[in-house]
Amino acid sequence: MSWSKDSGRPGHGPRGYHHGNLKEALLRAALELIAKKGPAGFTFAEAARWAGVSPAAPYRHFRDRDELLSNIALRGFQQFEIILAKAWDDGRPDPMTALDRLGKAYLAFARTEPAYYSAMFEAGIPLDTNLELREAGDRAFAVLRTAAERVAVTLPVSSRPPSLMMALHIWATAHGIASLFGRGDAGRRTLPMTPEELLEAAVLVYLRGLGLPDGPPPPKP
Amino acid sequence: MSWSKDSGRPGHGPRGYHHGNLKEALLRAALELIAKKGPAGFTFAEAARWAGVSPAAPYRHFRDRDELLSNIALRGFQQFEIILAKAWDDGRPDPMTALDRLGKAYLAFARTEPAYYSAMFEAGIPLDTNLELREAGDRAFAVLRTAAERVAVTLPVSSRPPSLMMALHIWATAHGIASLFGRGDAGRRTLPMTPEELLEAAVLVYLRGLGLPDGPPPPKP
DNA sequence: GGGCTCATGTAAAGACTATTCACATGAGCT
DNA sequence: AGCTCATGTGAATAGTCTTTACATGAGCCC
Repeated sequence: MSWSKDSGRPGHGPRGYHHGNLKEALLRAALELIAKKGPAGFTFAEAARWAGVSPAAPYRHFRDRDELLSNIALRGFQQFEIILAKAWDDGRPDPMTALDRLGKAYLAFARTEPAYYSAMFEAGIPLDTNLELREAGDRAFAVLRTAAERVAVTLPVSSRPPSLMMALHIWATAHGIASLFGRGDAGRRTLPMTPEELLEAAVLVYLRGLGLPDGPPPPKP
Repeated sequence: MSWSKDSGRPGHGPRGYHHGNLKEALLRAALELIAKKGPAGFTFAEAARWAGVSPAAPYRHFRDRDELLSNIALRGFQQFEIILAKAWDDGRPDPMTALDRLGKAYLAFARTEPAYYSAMFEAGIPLDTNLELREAGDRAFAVLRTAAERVAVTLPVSSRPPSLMMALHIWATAHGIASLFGRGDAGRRTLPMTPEELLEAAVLVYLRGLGLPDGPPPPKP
């Protein structure tokens, strides 16, 4: 018998006794399942089935179901940091424009990667038992923190709050909007406006409260 | 044999063949289990065991596990409405003071009733298949909406936004703070301040952004 | 090439949960 | 007293989680 592993490119399907890339396959399977049925409606066995292996195989790569979830959350935070940093783009062309982009990127991530987002924030993974995860989360938050600092220096000293607090306020608002209204399909509530508009308005009002000279950079038509 | 149901007051434990109040007992059991292990770590069978009945008994009262969760979320929204309305107290003695109380009540509910809160917002119950649940949620939100309206009329007309938007902003911020930092024990992130302080500061800055004449009612020392 | 070793996968088994169905019980009404 | 029906039981099916002993073959060393 000689169907060792050369039966065409193993583009997607498993081949032979050894899968070759089971860990990745399981993570991808879990992502699809979570996106479809929420973090609770994903089973270890189903991921194994999807990858074409026995129900026991995943235990060679993850101690248990929770460790797989942690892995997903970890990757989620890493990707989150990347897309947030890209959106912030070091504050170009100006901090306000970049901050607006940042907020939109936040909501876009929650919408287009609901599986990552819920693993990161709604799966109830204990942060204190997983240093790596906490650090990845902190790095993602650091992007927001940096943005807040850069925006803060454009504000009048008199009413300027600690930038950490600004960052927390913006984070909480973005997260609140994302989790209450962010994911279109499911049984979520509907709004008289898009989540993006809601967040942008909130941030503008908030910054005005901190003394931001009125009006966003005039829209170029 | 004659231990029908008279063995003392059935204060807490089940008695005889018929439990007498199984539905309530199951709901209470579920609340404790959810509070302890999150909405996912609650099983129908364990609730039945806690109530001292067979695993099949709960099906006489709830179609399935999800219907029990929906029931909990429904009661959660009802209690939520009550405590929010009580905190708002029709805007006495003045809307700003009452709004501050409202925010604190919001966070207090999330902290002291984590089981209700997570059933309401994190259990992924589809709102569109459960009209009663949606309406209960809407009624709770209506308290916030009313508060926003009352605060809005104290603001200068020029910068006054739709009160619905104000209510949504405040709701999102409160929810964001509650779900990111609100539940003390577990593996949540820690803060350089209390969630209450964080929310109060956010709302004050936000309202100043809407033209609120500076300074909260002077603190009486 | 031949053979060894170890990571990776399988099969089978025990324990638990969800859910259903036929049957038992007894509370409340007549 | 006798009926009836809501409420609870037991047993059975199906699916999941997890462990354990065993199988396979990829990579390496000679």
